[in-house]
Amino acid sequence: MTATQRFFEVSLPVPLRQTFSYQTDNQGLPIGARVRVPFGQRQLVGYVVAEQSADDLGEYQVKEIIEVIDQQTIWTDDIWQLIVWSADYYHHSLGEVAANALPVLLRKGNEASYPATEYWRLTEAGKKVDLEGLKRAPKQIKLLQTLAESACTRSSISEQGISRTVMTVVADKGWITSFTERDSKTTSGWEFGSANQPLTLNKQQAVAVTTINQQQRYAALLLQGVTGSGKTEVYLQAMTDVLQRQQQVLVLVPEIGLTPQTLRRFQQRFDVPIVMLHSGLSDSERLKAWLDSRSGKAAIIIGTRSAVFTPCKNLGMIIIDEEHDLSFKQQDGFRYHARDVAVKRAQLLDIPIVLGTATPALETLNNAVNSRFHWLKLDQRAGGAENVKHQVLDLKQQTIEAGVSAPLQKQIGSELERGNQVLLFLNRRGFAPALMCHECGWIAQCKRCDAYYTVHKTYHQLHCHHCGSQRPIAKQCGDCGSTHLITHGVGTEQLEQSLQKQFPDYGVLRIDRDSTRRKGELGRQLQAATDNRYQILVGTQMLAKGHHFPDVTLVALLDVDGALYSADFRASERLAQLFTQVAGRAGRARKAGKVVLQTHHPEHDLIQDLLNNGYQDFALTALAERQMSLLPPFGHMALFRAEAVNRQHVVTALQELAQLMPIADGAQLLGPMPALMERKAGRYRYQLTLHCRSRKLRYQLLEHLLPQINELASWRKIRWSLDVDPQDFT
DNA sequence: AGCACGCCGACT
DNA sequence: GTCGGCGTGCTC
Repeated sequence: MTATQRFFEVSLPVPLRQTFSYQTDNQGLPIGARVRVPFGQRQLVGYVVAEQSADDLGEYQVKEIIEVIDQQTIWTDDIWQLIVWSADYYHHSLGEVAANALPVLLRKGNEASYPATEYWRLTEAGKKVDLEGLKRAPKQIKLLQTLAESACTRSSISEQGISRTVMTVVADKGWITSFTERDSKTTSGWEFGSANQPLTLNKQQAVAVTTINQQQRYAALLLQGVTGSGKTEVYLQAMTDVLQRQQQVLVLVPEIGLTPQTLRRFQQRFDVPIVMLHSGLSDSERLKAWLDSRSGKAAIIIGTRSAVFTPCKNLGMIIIDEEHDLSFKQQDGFRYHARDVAVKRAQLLDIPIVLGTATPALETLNNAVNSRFHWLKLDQRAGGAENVKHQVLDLKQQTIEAGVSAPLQKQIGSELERGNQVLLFLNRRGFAPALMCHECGWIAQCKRCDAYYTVHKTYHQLHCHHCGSQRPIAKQCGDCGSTHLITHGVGTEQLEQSLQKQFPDYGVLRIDRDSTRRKGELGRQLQAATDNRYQILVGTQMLAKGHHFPDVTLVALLDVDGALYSADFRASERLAQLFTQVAGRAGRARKAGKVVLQTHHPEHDLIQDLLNNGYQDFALTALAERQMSLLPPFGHMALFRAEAVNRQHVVTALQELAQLMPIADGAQLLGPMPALMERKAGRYRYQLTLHCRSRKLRYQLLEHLLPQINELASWRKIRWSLDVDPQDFT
């Protein structure tokens, strides 16, 4: 080895909470640089964490770095700090956090420059094609016309509804050809331009905009606005100042809320470059958006959860829309909460962050109550939309047809006659949640889970919604052999069928995960609903998020009983949010709206409080209850989840960890206890809950426990993960 | 997490 | 006789 060898600690994208040492004669390795290194039998892209001296090395053989990918850092300072902070806060492998923060191409070690893109253009022959002669091939005409205007990428062509096969046919005729080009990286910066006049604000909106604009440094602002109160207009006007200062704005939206309408709203207002980061992008499109953001070429960056880690050259403000939305919390691997990470980022950059919602999460509301966040309220519905009426329908002793009680059916009928739309929520996909023997009561059960099979008539199958297993619909009882099998309960499929039968003159549209499986289908169905092509809309929760259906005047939650007596302490918060959100769907335009709740427990406190006093009152009551029992946000939780095929392995591992827990004042360890579904996909699942009075104590205890897990032989037999600030206990 | 090594059941 | 099932151990 030469004298110029240097040693570096490298963090790798493996779930091991440790770094590995490598050597290189390369002189300039910045912190955060990506390196390709040998690791066991494979090669990985790792991240340089620190330089180290030869004395700090252990007894192992130090391998050579194969390739230094980045001579200069690819991160902005705040993003690297954010990654280090996140790995620490969530007690997660830094290498995995860093990998999560990058577009796939960079994760794989591609250079951080614009990828060459394949474009399609007309050939000379293509320019001369007589379109008249192609009358019977409208898609081909459309393709030729599109390319006549400018060269396009494959994905922008398919967005126009032109399929791959059409392209192949036309290419084979020699009319179009592809070429690759590296996008220019020269231009950066933009001129501020507003494309459209801002709307006139009401007083509350004006106060909100002024307050946001006054913030020169870090500040978190909860913008609590009922649906239709004009939150978006407040965002837009608050952004104007920032954009005029040539600073960028990062907008985080829920997974399903990222609609073309959202984008259009921003584009119509601002004549500045906007990039979108969402699941529909190809790897190279994602890299381009990331580069545009980092170089400052993009003024507005709109994206879902992972966009919180997008580097920006000069970020001036962060906005989180629908901050209460669960999709901001990643539910596997690196289980971060994008809202919390975003707040940290705003602190690091010393810039304001706006959290908008009609139904703040209790964590956020508490921050507003104790003045850590500014609290801005919009409680007037803009545009004079009338307030929404509520009704609770007691299901006890009612005639019920496919989940719809007689009084509700009557109301649906009268709304339809007036030319209005109705929206029915049922949180169960499929035809029926169970298949039962009429003779002996046997129920078809998934062999791998503690769950019943759901009957899907459209697929002629039984599906397990927990492990995905499928089988033909049983013809015979598994116990007594009787062929008299009946379905039990109601799912969206059945509801759709039944409503179609009851109201044959009206169109019924079902929107759930089954009906929207094909790409782009959700968008098409939402559009069909908005255009009033269907009058009865049936759907699961996915229909509750931020869509405007101007003709909907009646919204019904068909079955809310599940949330009233749930083992999950957050179930009531979620029901209250769902109720308030869907109430916002009713009567948004000029028409008065109504929300109906069907339940067997009309007297339940939660329902009464919510209906009589509204979300905020409910939420403040719920906060007080959480304070009494020291639940979040008054206590801080961490959840060890563990699973294995062998039940005893899981229990033993968690028990052994529990014994290592020091006795600490203000901390409590609960479990091991079985997960809500003890067996799923053939594996037993248990959890251990750590409950602490302070974040600091939780941090210390986890730092104490985690290194010991590596020493426990029992933990090698199980699959496990740690969830800091768990949102979901399933 | 991968990937290799290692030891037991149904098949070319 | 082998292919491949997943238990166990290791990765600078």
